Amino acid sequence: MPKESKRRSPLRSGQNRATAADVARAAGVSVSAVSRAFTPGKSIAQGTKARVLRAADALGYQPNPLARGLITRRSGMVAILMAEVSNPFYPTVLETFARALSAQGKHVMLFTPGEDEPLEALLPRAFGYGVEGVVITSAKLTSEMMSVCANAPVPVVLFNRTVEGADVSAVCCDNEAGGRSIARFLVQGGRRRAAFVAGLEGASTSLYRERGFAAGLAEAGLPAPLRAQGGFTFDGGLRAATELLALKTPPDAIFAANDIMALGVLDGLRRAGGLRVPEDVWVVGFDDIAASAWPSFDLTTFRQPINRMIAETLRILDLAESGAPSSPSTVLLPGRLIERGSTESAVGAVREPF
Amino acid sequence: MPKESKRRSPLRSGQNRATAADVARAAGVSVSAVSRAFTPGKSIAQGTKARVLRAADALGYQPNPLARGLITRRSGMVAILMAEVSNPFYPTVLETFARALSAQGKHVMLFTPGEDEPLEALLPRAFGYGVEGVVITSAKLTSEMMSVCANAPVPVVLFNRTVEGADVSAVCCDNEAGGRSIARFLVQGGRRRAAFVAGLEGASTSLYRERGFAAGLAEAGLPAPLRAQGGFTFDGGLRAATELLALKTPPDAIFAANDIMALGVLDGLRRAGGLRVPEDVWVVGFDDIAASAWPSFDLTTFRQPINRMIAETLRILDLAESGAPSSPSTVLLPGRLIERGSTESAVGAVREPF
DNA sequence: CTGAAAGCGCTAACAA
DNA sequence: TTGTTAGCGCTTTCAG
Repeated sequence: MPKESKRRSPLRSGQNRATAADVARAAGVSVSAVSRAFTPGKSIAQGTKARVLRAADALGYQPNPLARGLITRRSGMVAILMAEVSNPFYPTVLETFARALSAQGKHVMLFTPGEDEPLEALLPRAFGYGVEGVVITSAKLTSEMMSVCANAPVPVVLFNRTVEGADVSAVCCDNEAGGRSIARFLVQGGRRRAAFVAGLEGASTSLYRERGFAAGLAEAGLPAPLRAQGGFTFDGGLRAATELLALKTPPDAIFAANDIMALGVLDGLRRAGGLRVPEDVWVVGFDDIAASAWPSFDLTTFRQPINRMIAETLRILDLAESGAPSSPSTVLLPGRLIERGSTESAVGAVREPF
Repeated sequence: MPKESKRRSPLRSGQNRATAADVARAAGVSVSAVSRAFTPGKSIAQGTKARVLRAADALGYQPNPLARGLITRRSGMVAILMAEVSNPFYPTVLETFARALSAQGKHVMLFTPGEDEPLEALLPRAFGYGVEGVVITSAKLTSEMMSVCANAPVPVVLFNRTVEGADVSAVCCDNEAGGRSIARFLVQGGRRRAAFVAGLEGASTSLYRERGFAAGLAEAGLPAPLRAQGGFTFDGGLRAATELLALKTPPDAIFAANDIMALGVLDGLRRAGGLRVPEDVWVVGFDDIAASAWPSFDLTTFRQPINRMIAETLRILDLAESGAPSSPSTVLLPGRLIERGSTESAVGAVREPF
């Protein structure tokens, strides 16, 4: 008679999950066989596998990811570092990531930096959890951060930002091209005096969008845009609009580095009165968040290809998994201008009245 | 001479983290001493602890949460099940949770149900990760779900929703009281013909807000509110407004079960023209999301006490940690009406013009 | 293809 | 207060 296990009974559903040993016993095989049955690509006979899987199913067994992760150093989680939750663009990104990863049986571990907590302190924590990859969407990127990323034990991807010369992969909308195409659009619409509302200084997104925008204007022989500071927030956009209106000669077009600021600009203009949108001033944003399509705003904007960006990010994360650690790559994806009522079509087409 | 460790060198920073054994060796103590030094409330001499901590610091040692979790069944993570990311209320909640937990050295594991993935399938997965608690913010709650929750191995808290008779803790704004106080506010303002825009049928939030609202109207001798369906989305609110306007006698006040729908209602009214806000129709929402304060909307709404709600949730989660598994409790927190331009003050006070 | 045994890094009895 | 001894549940050599 086998010696009685002094463990709890194996089927107190919920309370105590079945273990590999339980399944092995039930299927009449060894625990290694159970392990193999649950690891794709391991050599195991069809019959054995089937038997194990059936027993596992009966017991409601699922491999414990913690125990597995302890050995394989892959816990089935991907870390996402996200700070700017107030910008609606990011929750959407987060959700899309979560769903996509869920489909691969993986999970999102969310890291939000505290008030004055240095971002780079979060990474080691994430590594400690055996995350299989890290996605960083935070705007503030220090050089310490980059060096931590550079020799991380798992792939790290900067999402929606780039860092020149850093040894880290990045996936980004082509911000410079976006800025340039917005400039062209404005020029084509006869705008002569453009303004740019910047986000946070030092954020690559704001920087490149501005660079492309200025370049596009210059190509058309126009001067550099007027400039205001918006800090990537609605209120910042509101204030920026006020500032720009206070100018002796206000702009006839305003491009804000992201949508949330552009909405603030619209509200600022509206509140101030005087200038009408789009008759007197055009307003353009960047991102295409949900609120931009709301009738009250009807904001022309440059849509980021979120889905493709996320797909690319996952590809980079997976890649390292299935091969040698490839060298860091930067992927630039094209976005596209979405024309709405905050600008007039260059051909003077009739728009749906509001 | 001690036998040579055949492990990798203990200080290949980043690549191979130091283990408790490394620290023990460096500090000249046993691994258990190291463990004790890192577990609050364990009996260990001051001097030993200090020595361990110093050695740990020098090696950059942090206990591996996976290994620890394997034994203690507490991996330092809290699962959050969240579906409605399109409602800006939830990202805010998520961020606040993440920060609060981070301050306790814990982390958020995010679970977002896929398209037609049953929510109850996510819970066992979360348990498998040794999460120390589960917060559920999803609107759709099946009874299977509730039974899984009821005998979960860790505390489960329903956030911003309740389920009658279920054996699960819940933290919620007092929705019924909120609905009632909105009704009173409208009545006091001379509104006679109110409408309610419902969210998803079956969602407790919508249900209780409506119940309180109807009760409040009844107390004032007014009939039950007109009713439209908004599905908790902006577009739903937009459509609801259109429907209500098409009535022979349109309402003179509209209460939408959440802000995002209320904003849709405002835009719907604006687009349709005819009725002015607040002169002809008052509009009130529920939540107080950021966009409600934007000048374009300036929505009167009922503010949920997010911070207190989260604090309460954490308290319930912690409670179970430090004691016997207490019986499930439901916490109802009071919210408060935020008056803005989409309604007129009952006393006819002058408002900031828009 | 399969099982036995070793051990991932840590905590939890148990003695000392 | 300490160290020793078992394991948590799993994957992984290594023989067979």
